[in-house]
Amino acid sequence: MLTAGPKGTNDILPGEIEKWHYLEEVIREICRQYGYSEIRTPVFEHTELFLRGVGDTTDVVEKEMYTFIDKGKRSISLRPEQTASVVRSYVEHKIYAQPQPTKVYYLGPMFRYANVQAGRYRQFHQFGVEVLGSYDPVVDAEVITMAMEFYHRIGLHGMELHINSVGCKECRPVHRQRLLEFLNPKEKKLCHLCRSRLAKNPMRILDCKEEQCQELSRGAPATADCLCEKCASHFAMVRKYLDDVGIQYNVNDRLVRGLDYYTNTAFEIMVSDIGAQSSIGGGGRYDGLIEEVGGPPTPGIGYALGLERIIAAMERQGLEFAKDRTFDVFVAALGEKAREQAFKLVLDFRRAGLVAEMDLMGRSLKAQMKFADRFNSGFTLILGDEELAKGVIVVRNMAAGEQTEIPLGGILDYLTKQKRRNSST
RNA sequence: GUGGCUGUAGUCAAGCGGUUAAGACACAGGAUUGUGGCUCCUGCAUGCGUGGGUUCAAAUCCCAUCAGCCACCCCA
Repeated sequence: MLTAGPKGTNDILPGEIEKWHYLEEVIREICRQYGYSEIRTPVFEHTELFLRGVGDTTDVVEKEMYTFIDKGKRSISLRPEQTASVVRSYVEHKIYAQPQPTKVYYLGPMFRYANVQAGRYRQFHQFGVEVLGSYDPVVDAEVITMAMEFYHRIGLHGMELHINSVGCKECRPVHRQRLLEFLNPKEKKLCHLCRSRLAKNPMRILDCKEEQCQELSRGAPATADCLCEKCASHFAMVRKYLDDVGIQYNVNDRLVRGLDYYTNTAFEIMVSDIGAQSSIGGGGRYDGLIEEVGGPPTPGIGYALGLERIIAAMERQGLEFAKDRTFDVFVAALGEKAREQAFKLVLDFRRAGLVAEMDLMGRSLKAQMKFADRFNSGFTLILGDEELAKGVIVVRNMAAGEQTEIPLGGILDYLTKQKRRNSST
């Protein structure tokens, strides 16, 4: 249909875009302070990157990718997330040869072919950060802290931070083995999905929402109990750092992130009031990913949040983030001569840094006044034949309902002074 | 991929087989000559998501399709 965008996409219109600008400002500011530089990567990549980088058994890759064959017969996919792209770029440009760690952030659209519901779209936007090149648990703590700090800055409340450690490639198989020993005897009672998970990725069973499966997996060996010494102390340090700065968290040994590449620290932030999709961000460490994509063995950790969900949560919590459109000055002109003068005046005002507007609809004076009022114009200037003849202009202070005449030549000076006075009080 | 609900102007909607498709808000114009916010008046869907079908007659019934909302799976 010609007059409807594709399913799961959204136009961000005037009135709405201001919210995005606000969030983007907060994001850029916090990233500057934390020492993250922006990275921009293409919105599409070779499909293979996501197969390797996200994992070919994940839902995201298995059933949600926008994949197509381009005219050069290459398989291309729109990015379902950006970590894989960042890692690819890191390897491609040999950024590991520079002083480490590499700290980058990104902000942009992602694409997943999933059915639409509250807080889920086919094109959605993520802000994310990645730190590449350091194993140090202080980095894990920094990333988590930064995420929480961001939520606080925009005024969000009621977040829950869940953290877990899923171990490294040494201790993961140990956990897997213990888990299989625990679950295999119960196989017949698991839901059919979990039965297939048993072979592919038994850890996911812990994450199953089926009551029956939850019941069955109660008492299952937790990842935290199977961690090797190194991973255990890493996780302990991450928690210690978080404790030190007073960040509250839940150690949730059922938290298993959906993407295959996570190792050690995994975390997720939820907020209850945006419908069934309560996750407003998540991330974790991925110490094997860079190697997987063809780089040198390099650790990494990242985090991403969904802007649509952030906005939904903010709206639900009644938070303010957008100022309404207002004019410093509106020029109401009557007659062609006055309009020509108004056109010049508005240019002068704008050059002086004022938000200035004039009538663009050929409206009556009354209607122009009404329009100026609608947009909370600070001053409305009235210019007609009488004023032109006298070389003056009427300046009306809209809030006070008072007006005076000012010589035309002095009007810019008058307005800039008024503006300065207002902003200093 | 699966299931439920919905689809009438910019927005919220009434209408539930039969003359010109309520109402409210918004928007636009006006209430004596050049002045906003309140009030009052006027205007604003040849059209009821789209395409078929049933019928003398459909926004109203049926089918398909598209979209929205919600939920499952999964995730942001």
